[in-house]
Amino acid sequence: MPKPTWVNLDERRRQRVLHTAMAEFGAHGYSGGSLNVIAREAGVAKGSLFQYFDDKLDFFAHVAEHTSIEVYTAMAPHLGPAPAGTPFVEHFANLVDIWMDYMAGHPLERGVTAATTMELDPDIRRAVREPVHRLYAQGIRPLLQSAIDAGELAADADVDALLSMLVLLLPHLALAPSEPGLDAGLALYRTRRAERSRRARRLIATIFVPAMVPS
Amino acid sequence: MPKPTWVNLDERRRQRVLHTAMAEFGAHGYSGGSLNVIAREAGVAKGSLFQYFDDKLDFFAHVAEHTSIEVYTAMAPHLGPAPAGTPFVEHFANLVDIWMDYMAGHPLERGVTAATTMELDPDIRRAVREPVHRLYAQGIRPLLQSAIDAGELAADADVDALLSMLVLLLPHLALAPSEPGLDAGLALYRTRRAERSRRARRLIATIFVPAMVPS
DNA sequence: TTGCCGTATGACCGGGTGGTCATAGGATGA
DNA sequence: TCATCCTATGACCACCCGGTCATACGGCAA
Repeated sequence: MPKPTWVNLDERRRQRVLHTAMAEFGAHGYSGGSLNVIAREAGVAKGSLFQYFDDKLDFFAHVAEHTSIEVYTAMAPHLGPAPAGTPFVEHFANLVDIWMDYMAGHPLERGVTAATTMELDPDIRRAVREPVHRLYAQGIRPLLQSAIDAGELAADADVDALLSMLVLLLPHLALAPSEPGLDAGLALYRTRRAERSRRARRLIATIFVPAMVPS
Repeated sequence: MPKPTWVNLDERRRQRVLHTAMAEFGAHGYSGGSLNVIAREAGVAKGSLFQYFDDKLDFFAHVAEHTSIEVYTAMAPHLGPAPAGTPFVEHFANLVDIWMDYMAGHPLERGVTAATTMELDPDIRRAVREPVHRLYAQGIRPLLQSAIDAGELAADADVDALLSMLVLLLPHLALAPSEPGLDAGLALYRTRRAERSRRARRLIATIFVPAMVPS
């Protein structure tokens, strides 16, 4: 947790440090991100960083949490149930479109999301990803539930299993158009909006639309 | 690519270096892994490592490739089509069981797989993961195709989309029982064999078994 | 014996790391 | 005016990094 000094800090200075840290940690991850670089680029003495946070991990955790809340806040307005007349899969795919658009337009948030998603160290990964997973679940579960209520998903659909798969899959999907090597063959990287939307829909369809021949 | 010196090297020495490197890179990833540590633990001068490989990346790439081939070789005997009488989903789930078992019993291979799967740097990620993705596709695509031929998957199933989702999902699934914070809520970590098998089956079912109510 | 070649070695290089701390500046209240 | 508190600062610490290179060793051919 940030120290009180951080909270009392002049807004402009805090934003400058925060944005610089997002860029640095986003580009090089936790262990690769350099406090020296952040201090220099933000125009702040390195010692100051330690007036704001206990240590590097405390700093990174705050940056990660701030970022995930920011992303969630941007997505929240679109997380309502499908409007009447819009099929669930269509609604869901639109949501993924919005998410991909957001990540394409917000490199700072995208970088930090990638850095937390790909963190290797188990302790740091858990510390940083579990809150994010909770946010994802909080946003997506009601969607699935409303689809069941509307009779579009099977009443006995395994919501927990669906959810955990989506939580694994969606961040990669959202990042893939802007970050190379994440799409595992679906060639999402650097495709234009219409094309990536079409390809993402194919992937989403495989999740929800029956692939099996009924036995 | 390794230098000739590496190829001509005494087998025992090469194995010692290789195993130590797998442990180190597996535990700390590419940028976090230390050549000093590898040299010390393998009982070899640091300079020797540079007689074998051009630089750190060359070394890491070789370790990653060696590992992925080893894993693939272990899985290959089980990659045939489902035996007559065994439903496709059952066959596929058994395969995932075998994979999870393998990872549980091979910490070195598991670590390197995790390190390559979670690599943040785009250049290194691409260099190291694309060959792996090709191996995965090579193993899984015929399986899907044979399920279509057998009439168990829909004839117009989107094999490419299914494949790219599985390539994203399966490594996480295989690692999750042994590496914390990868299962995104499905609580696979440190569950015993029977339990993790049951939970993985739920997730696999969501992919292949119809979740949608036919319209 | 000599010379050669492939290999092993580890001291050494420049540079970067997270973190500390003595110092100083500025605002506030008495 | 003075004392007190909070905060900003950057030189400094011990340590680690990837990579180099002069040197030495050992086997083999002439």
